[in-house]
Amino acid sequence: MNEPIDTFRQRVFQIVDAIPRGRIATYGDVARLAGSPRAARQVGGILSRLPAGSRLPWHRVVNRLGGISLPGEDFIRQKTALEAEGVEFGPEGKIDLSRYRWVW
DNA sequence: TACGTGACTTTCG
DNA sequence: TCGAAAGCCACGT
Repeated sequence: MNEPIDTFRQRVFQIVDAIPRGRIATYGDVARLAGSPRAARQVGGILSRLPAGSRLPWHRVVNRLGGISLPGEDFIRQKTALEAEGVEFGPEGKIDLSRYRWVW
């Protein structure tokens, strides 16, 4: 009955959900783990369409510079959530990837 | 049903 | 070293 739908989106959900607390991953990492190294843009698009209450740690996904691509309030929200997990931001609002990156 | 858009990354010139 | 374009998949109109 519950056939595991191996769509790209389902894999993204599983991967993001597997990111440990206090760690981060880049869009490219998630895309690559999902099976499409070039689909980083879609990862962002999928996360932007996340249903409210999905309980997915989307805030642990950042761009390859360790920065947040979100504008305005969502930027604050993501940054606050990460800081609450012990992730420190640099002077330019970027995360030290070599320190917090979940996968290499 | 088809086309356009989008939280990005990588490669080529 | 810098700039531009392609690739990827799902969703909205």
